[in-house]
Amino acid sequence: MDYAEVAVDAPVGPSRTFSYHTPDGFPVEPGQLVWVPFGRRTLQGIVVKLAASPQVDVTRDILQPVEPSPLLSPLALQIGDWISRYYLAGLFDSLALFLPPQFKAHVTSTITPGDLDSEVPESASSALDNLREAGRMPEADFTKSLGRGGIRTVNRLVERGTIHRNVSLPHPGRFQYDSHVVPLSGLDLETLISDGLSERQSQLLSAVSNAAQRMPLALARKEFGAYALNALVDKGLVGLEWTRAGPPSVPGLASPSSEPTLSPTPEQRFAVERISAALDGSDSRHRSFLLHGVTGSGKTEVYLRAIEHAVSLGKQAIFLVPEISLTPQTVERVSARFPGKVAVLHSRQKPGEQFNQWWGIRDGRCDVVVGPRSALFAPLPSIGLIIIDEEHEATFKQQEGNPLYHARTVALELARVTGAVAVLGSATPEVESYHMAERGRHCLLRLPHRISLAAPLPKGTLPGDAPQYRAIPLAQAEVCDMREELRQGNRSIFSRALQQALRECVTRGQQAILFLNRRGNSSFVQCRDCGYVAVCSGCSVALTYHSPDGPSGGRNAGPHLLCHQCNRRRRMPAACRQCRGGRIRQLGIGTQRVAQEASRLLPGVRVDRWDMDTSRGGDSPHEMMRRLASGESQVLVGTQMVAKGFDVPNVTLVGAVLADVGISLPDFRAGERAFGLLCQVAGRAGRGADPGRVIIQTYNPSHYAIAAAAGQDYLGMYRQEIAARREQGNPPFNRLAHLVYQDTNSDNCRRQAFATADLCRQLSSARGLSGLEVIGPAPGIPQRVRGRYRWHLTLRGRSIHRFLEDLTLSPSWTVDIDPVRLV
DNA sequence: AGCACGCCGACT
DNA sequence: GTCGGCGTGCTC
Repeated sequence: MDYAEVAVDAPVGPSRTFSYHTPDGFPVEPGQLVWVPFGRRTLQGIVVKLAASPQVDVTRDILQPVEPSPLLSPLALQIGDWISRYYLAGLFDSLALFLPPQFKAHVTSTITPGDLDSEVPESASSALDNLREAGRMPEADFTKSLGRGGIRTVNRLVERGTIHRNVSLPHPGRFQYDSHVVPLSGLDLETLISDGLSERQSQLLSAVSNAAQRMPLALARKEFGAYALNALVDKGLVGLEWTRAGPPSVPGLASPSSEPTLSPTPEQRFAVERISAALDGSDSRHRSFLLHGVTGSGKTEVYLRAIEHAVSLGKQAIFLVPEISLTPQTVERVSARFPGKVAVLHSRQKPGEQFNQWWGIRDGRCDVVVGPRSALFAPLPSIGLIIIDEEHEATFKQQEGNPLYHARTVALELARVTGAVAVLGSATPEVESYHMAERGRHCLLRLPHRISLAAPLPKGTLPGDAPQYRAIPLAQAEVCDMREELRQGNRSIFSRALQQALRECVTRGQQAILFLNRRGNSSFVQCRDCGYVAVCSGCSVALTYHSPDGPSGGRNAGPHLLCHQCNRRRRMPAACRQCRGGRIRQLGIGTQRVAQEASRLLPGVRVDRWDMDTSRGGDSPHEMMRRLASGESQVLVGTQMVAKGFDVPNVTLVGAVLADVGISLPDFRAGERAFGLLCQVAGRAGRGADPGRVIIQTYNPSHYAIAAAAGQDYLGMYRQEIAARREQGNPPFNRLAHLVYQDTNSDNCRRQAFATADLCRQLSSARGLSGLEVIGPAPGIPQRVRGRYRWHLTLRGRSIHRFLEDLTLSPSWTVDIDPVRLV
């Protein structure tokens, strides 16, 4: 086995590896991260397997390991390869998902002067003068100072010996250590102390020798000074010991549960029993479950008990949440239930902490890993259970970068390969998931009742009975036809019903949430005379009006227009750009406008606003939630973030100000998504003792998604949706691949899109794949993002993969398998 | 990514 | 006639 197949960090096709010779100096093992020469460069690679013979005649040697021990397990290698093939992504990128944080790196090099007096191109003379002065500079800086085409010049100068390149292979992802001072055994203290040690040295030595526990290095330095310490170390009287730092416990969460242990409802008990039976192998019919439970039906309790069972079998669990910051309660409950055994993966953690967590997980110190989709790649020794909470959330799909994977899809493959059990949970499962459950691919578990501790006791309950969950009704939802309001002369953004409900709500001292899926003040700005609409110059989306009273108003006072795609901002124009007229007006509504109108309607009432604009700079979600819970503020206006993140018991009124937003996007999932969002917001109402009220305002009251959301009728929506999917041939009845071409040149972009579409059609008919449809090409929405035009193309059929296997596309194309967004 | 190879327009 | 544009393909 003198050769290794290596996945190299270069943009090559799916599953492709390169053969390298294994040098004698160090052992090479599968799963190892190594440095390899590749063309003229040195790149990272992952050893996939060892082989007796190479793929080609001439091979080069692996240079050195990045980390001697293999970082990827055989399981990681297997799943990574599967991801590479399924998502048509590079093997290195797919495997790199499993690497510990901060391990991916590129070579760094510095430039030092060589024979500077040799003949050099004029263009390089000033850069060389700088180098002569500095003596040494990073290659990146040197290249930059040469201007365009600098890399070429640098290489030529290196070849001629004018300058030298000093390559260093960085060792990333440093271990974090706890360091201690320890006595070296077998020494006679008495004699040593008298033997020419300074007073401080003697004190330190006896302190170290007599301490009950090992003395932290920092403490020794602080108490006795670095000088005394070093002296003792030099004399060999004490040693320094490093141990790899353990995973830090999550601050404030490691305390034992204060939550009362409640007896589960019959539905919960049934769900737990079924999952447990699958876990311990007594029921092998199902390895995956879909837990369909309305908001507040106690899904988390089912997850927790299932995890307990997995842990009792010596296995670990992965608990995927859509986003840590939006699910603090869930994270808290898991941490409280398994104190000290939970690793919470968080993108805002410091690299060192992430790294320690990774090692803690790998060392088997964790029973549960909670995190976003990346938690799937945590190096647990024995995965028994994978939970995907809010499985319908689009955040589980990687939307940019490589590979464009869906965490749910990968989780199911991971479960299949390891024999683990997967539990998908949602109040509004994705239509595809529910369909799989109907077809028997998942076992469907239902939690149809909303439960609460705060609800009135059922009749016949004796005081002193164990606390029990009790069913409470779902909030009543009313649909309000805004066309009718207009006909009746109400031009306000609030219907009369919502106005009245808001007044009553605040008078009773209760809280209300107003939801609108659009930021800013109005959707766009238009000239009343010529119809001109202000559009972002870099993207082709309408700019959104933001008035200066927002929290970010300080620096950039004055009304302005903001691009919600690229975030570029510009002053609100006084006159129309096209006709120079002054009748330029805001149209449509956004959260900012809703907040203003609400304040006007309810004088003296504190109205908070929470969306991407306010959450960035201003108050934290915690603060907003605290204010709402304490009654300090009574109305909260927000985008979909309020639908997901907020759980405040005293909210009794929820208004969806305009449910139509987003419902008519050219995406077949728009209706389903609107339904899910409306159900979620509606679920914010009446979580406590008081019954909630939900008002849905719309210009489109007969739309199935809105009607179904009003009745919280998931099955009604599902039946409509699945019928439409079957008719149109959309998933789950076919698979999709979304192809996007991006180019700064609009003509070329368009041409390429049409040429590729033609190619696909020819290829499809030539190969007799009658079931493969080529949809498009069409301009993307928005058509231009950050100065790059976008055209897209959708492939639909049953054997997308077989078709794509022999379709070679230029690198300007991105291929998205199972896309969640089609615009 | 970066480089070599290769095939068409404006210059000595 | 050649210098150089960047399209295409390869790197073990």
